[in-house]
Amino acid sequence: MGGFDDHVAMMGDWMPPNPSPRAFFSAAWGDDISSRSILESPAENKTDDKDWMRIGGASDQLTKSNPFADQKMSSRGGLLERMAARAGFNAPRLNTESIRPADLLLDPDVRSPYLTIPPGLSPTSLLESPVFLANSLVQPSPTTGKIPFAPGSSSRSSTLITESSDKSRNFFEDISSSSFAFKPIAESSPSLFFGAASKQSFPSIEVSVQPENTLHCQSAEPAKVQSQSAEHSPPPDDQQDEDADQRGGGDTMAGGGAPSDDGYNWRKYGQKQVKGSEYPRSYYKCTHPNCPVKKKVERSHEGHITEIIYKGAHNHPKPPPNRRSVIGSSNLTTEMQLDTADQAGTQIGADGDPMWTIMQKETAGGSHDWRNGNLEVGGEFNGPNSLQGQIGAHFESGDAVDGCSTFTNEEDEDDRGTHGSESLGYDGEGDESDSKRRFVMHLSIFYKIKPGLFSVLLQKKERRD
DNA sequence: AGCCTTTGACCAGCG
DNA sequence: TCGCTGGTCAAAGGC
Repeated sequence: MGGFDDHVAMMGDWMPPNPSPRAFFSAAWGDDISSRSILESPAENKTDDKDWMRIGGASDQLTKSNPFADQKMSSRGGLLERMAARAGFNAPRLNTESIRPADLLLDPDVRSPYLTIPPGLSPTSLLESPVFLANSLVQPSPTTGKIPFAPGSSSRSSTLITESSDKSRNFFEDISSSSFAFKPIAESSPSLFFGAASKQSFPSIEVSVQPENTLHCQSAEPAKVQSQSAEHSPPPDDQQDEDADQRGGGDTMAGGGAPSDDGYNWRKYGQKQVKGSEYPRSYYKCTHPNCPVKKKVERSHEGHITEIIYKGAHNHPKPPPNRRSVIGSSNLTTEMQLDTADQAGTQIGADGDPMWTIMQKETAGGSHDWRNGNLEVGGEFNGPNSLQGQIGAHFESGDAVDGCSTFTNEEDEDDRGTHGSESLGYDGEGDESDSKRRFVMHLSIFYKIKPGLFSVLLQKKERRD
């Protein structure tokens, strides 16, 4: 239960910054929306962390570029973490903040419940979701595990620059006319990885996108959450994550850094308050002998992980799962992170060039700073390695489309890894109508928009095309 | 006993 | 050269 409630609460926090559906649609339909794509934002990526790859949103970046960042910053943590912790993936946050037009802010209507977009949910993700995308897209992704990163993959630069893929489109205009108030968004913070990934062969960047909804769902389905749900009562979400984190149980692994997080064992070797970051940063090393992988984790005071950055690649297989099973939900997280780490590191590891991968970042307040959010639209699918593909994969696993249940079940996927090769429901191209229906459903679910409305919009769109 | 966390100190890079 | 900052080391303590 708490999950849902939290979710709501969270929503409230970051509501303002809701991701723009427009972007979402744009991506989906590829309309030509003149407006700049959400992704457009220049590379802010301060991710210049040379060797490190960031996966999570970095609050800083967003923050800096985004006027609304402040708000979020104040409230970061929470949801994303939970998600990450439970699901094992991070939900990239939409940059909508930057995107969100003044209108939205001003216009109360915009906040209509129907328009709310779940935090952490990236429309792109949805789009990328296996359900919508051909499996082919997802499959090749390293994330999916089908394609190992090429060791040599260049990417040394950890910086992910976001390039918008120019997918902006106008679908929303239509929508706007209909009933939505979505408007073009001005800027979008660059998506760290996605852009970069797409442009560069960013091997390890892996972002798992998961809609909060999923989380909610999990809450809804205690059975799957198992121990976690059982464990906590209070703020189930937080608590559990935190607990887990603390001892490494949580997938939040970041924090706990313990073993189960991503499947690897980590030892914390330092913690420091980083300037510019409101939360302390913890440094972890993979405990496996000779394994160069490190990770930096920022977590809120509550223990929520706001960001995880992996560096290097594991040169060894995952240790046998221990708590993971117990932890249950964390599996996903684990997987994801794992994959992330692996992949990210993998490349690195090969040449010894460390790369940091930003795994996730979340705003405690509920505002999720997924700089990644940009991901949402990342643009086109760039290939197997593309983040999107990865995302899709993750999303897949976490895909809430059909219901939360999907997500929870993910536990089983542990072994399969983050991969998302299996498509949740996408039947293939042939089933266009079907896919559309699903799409609508997705939208309605994630965006909480009435399905009927989406259908109408969709039809309208089609006619136009 | 082993492993991990905590935490202050140290070191290196940068302006 | 100095100060700042991020990253790492290593001793102490806990589980």
